[in-house]
Amino acid sequence: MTMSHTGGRRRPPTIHDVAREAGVSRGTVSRVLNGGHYVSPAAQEAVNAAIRKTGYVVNRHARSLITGRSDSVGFLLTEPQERFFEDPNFNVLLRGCTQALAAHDIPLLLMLAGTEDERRRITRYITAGHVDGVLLVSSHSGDPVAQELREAGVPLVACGKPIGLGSKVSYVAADDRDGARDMVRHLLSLGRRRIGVVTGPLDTPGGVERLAGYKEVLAEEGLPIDDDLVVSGDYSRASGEAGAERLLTQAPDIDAVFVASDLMAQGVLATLQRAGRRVPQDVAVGGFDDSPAAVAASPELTTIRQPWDRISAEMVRVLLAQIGGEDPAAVILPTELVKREST
Amino acid sequence: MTMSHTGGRRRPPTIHDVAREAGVSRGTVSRVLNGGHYVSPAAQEAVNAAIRKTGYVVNRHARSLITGRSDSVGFLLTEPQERFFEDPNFNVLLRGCTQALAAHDIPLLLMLAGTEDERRRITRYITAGHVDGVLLVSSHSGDPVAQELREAGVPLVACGKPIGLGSKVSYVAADDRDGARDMVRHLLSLGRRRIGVVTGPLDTPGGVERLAGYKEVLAEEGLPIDDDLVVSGDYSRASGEAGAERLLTQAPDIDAVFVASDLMAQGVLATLQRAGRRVPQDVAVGGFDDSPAAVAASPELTTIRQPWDRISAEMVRVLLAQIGGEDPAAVILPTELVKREST
DNA sequence: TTCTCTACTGTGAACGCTCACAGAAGCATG
DNA sequence: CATGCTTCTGTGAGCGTTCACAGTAGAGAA
Repeated sequence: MTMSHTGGRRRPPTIHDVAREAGVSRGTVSRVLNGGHYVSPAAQEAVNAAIRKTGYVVNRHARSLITGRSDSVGFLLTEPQERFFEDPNFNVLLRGCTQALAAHDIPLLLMLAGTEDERRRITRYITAGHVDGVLLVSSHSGDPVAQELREAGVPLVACGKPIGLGSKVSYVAADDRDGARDMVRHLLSLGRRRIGVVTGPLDTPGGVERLAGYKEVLAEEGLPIDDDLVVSGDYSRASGEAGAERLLTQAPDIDAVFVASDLMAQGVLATLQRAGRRVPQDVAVGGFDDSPAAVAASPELTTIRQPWDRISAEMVRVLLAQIGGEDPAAVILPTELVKREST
Repeated sequence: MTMSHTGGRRRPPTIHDVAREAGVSRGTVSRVLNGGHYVSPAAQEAVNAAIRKTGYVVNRHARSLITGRSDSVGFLLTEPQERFFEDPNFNVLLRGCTQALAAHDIPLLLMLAGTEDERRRITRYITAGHVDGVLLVSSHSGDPVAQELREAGVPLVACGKPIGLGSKVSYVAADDRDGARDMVRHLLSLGRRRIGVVTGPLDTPGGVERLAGYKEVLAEEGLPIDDDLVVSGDYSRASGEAGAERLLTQAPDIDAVFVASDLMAQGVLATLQRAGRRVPQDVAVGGFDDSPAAVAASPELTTIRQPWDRISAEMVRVLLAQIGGEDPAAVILPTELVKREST
């Protein structure tokens, strides 16, 4: 392994150097670099050898300049970041996307658009073509950035179904409703009949769908849907605590709670324990997400696993397809019940 | 606000378009773009107006091609990612760096080098000049990537003092030793005398320094340093549980534990509670990091705050300085004791 | 033979920018 | 009037790549 550029920063080899070394022209080297069609086996081999010998790496700037592509994608957060960064799911998603993209040799640019100023700057950056597409993580409706990007024709894939955008935007989401149904059925199967629910924010599809699943199952079982059993939260731990308190006063006889996120469920557990209710003996608690928070809780949470690894993989797949010219697509992935100590 | 490129994807305006619109030459526009030296006020104004009117955004690829800079930096994780992604500190650091860079209009590329393969690919990518510098997050010693990057002359700033690399590499770190000293002194001030410690991994500077602080204070107070009081962990929650179990068998009379990370402290709390010890009445527990895990724990953790916002800001500052040609530098930032329920 | 088709190769001409340089204009100095 | 200096401006070249096009050579068909 002889490296020609030992120490210091030498001018890196260009496609010319490779061509000279291999005894072919730039064109041929370029063809090898881009799939190797219309290249003779001999030339192919010579070029590859020359690349190894010179330590050549393509200059992406030069390539991007002429192709118009940037061969990079943005990972865009348009909300106050605390929300996401304290959410363990977010981590998993970010990692999954980075890895899925790495497999295609595409770097991920992390973009935070918390303030109005940042939003403007980033919108400019993106619409200027500095990324080929955007993975959008934003749950709330009426996101102006998403709207603008869509109108500018930037390939876009959202995580979770975006509300308020036309149907022409791709998204990948877990089957929230079905997951909620599984959890509520699970609680029923344990003999629980007074099942409270702490919903997510109801201006997000996840919040709405999980509540809908809860109501559906109760209705199917012929159980009444008591308004006192329904309180809403915002996915944060604090709102879980507050929600549980409201539940305990409105419906002190509850024997189970379905909580629309693990983080909120942590809060629910804390409140229940403070109130002297044992989990799961007195009150069973079911979470949602199967985030690291689920095993960090005590007792460990029974929860609904969102297939984050598949979600990120699909987001990348759909985005790349769209960059490649395909039409937008929606992908819904199944969830899974994970039983632990809290039920 | 009239946008010339409404809908669809039109060819974006170039520096030529701006020059024509402003009635000047490319050179003048370029000068305005790069600080505006040697440009008359009249030309300055005309160019700015033309930029606004055309909606011009500089093509970074073209610029990078000639300048050799990429105007982007990498955020590199060289360890098995689970470790970091489950660590709430990591989030804060990543966000801080992204924002600090955004202020300079520099995008952050997230790079995960978990496997050997990825390591190779990413090293190539970086040494090919696709980023101007690297923010390195890797605690363990003997990291081959860091070594290679250093040798290739890539500007580099580590988070936490890297072991094993020459002293010529920049880093930014919290004052681990001093933080540990604060915590142990705090526990002593509460009247505790049998203070156990769960250390971090001892091949990391943080692990070593925090233990050193613990020992120093005990020595200063004339207290014996009992080997039974010292167990080591790896910063994970599970290792906190295991560590607490060992402590309870080796030294059942402990009345306090200093735990080198909040995540481990969560595990310690769980084990103590299972063993019937009340926190803080029977055993006081002090964590380290002041991560979100600290308030997620019950009781909420007394801990040592690492100034992550300042750490990220300093990392970016030092990296940019180094990219600008300055010499490497080390920055140590003070920590702060945060009192909560567990002591 | 001659023509066509396929597989392969080399060569300018971009892509949009910055940089070095040349030059102009204004003003003071010799 | 020449000379120098400073401030400002325009121009050509070139960064490293891909793309379109023009070839070449060999095989098969007419």
